[in-house]
Amino acid sequence: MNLLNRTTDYAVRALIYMAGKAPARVSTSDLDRELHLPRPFMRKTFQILQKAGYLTSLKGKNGGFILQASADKIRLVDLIALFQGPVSMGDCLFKKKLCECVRTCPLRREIKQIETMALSHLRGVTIASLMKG
Amino acid sequence: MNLLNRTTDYAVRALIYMAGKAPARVSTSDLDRELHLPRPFMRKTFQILQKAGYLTSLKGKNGGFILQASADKIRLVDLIALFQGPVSMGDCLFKKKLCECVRTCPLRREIKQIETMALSHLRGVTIASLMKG
DNA sequence: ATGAATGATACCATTGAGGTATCATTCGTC
DNA sequence: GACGAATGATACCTCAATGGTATCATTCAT
Ligand code: FES
Ligand code: FES
Repeated sequence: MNLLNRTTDYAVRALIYMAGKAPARVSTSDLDRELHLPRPFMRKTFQILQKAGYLTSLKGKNGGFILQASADKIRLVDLIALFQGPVSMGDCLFKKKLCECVRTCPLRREIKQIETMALSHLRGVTIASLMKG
Repeated sequence: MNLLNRTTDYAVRALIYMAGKAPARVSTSDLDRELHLPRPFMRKTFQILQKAGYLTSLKGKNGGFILQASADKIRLVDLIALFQGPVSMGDCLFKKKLCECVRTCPLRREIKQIETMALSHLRGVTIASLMKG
């Protein structure tokens, strides 16, 4: 049960790296060379980050990506949501079939509490805070 | 990102049901009839619970399972560990290859904190506490 | 004897994650 | 202008885990 999947993890590393170099442009080849993040995979990942507004892209030779958001505005929780869907650890597994008790179910209630704690902690984690750490 | 998978969820429901009926014997057919937990699946699940000591089994006609542990001793966190592996949300995804920094990595540190909070909360959740809830 | 139950195990199907490949397009450089 | 290096878009592939089923032997109450 991992909180981050590989894509999110890669993205975090790449963004930390880029924040350290900002506002330089960084290509996926650079990432492959410097961080050993596999280029084809990162191309896909970076397109998602670009569409989400974290990066701008430049095509052509010497192209690449430029970090658009400031490091303290890039929250880990948003990256997780982007690549893995919103953090929600207590979805009822009897989806709408047998059970309508999502609000009252004691099991869900406990899990919701954990989720809330996790979320409030997560919201404080940004690329900037990870660089300082 | 669900904290519980279906097997764990089924197991929790079944155990709550059994705790309510204890010390009656309950068969997987009963569970299918009463809770709509699919019998073949629960057979497998209950064998695991039995081997782990939560249940004893009786073969033959009118056979079934008897709850062995008391409801307040059955902790959710242990059921999760049993069916999904130990709760550990911050395993490094560069397993031993590129990175030796598990101890110092700021990302892992944050996640470890969340994990610790979640675990301490989870340890308080038992079948008994879920019944009261 | 029969039927209902578990023990043990093998099997199956679907899904998602991780990763690759392809083709078109853009753009700097020679 | 040709070439190479980069992204845009998208399709594809592979593998493992999850959820679920099936089978056969065994046990036991009736
Ligand atoms: S059973 Fe669906 S939320 Fe409790
Ligand atoms: S990169 Fe492995 S723990 Fe930080």
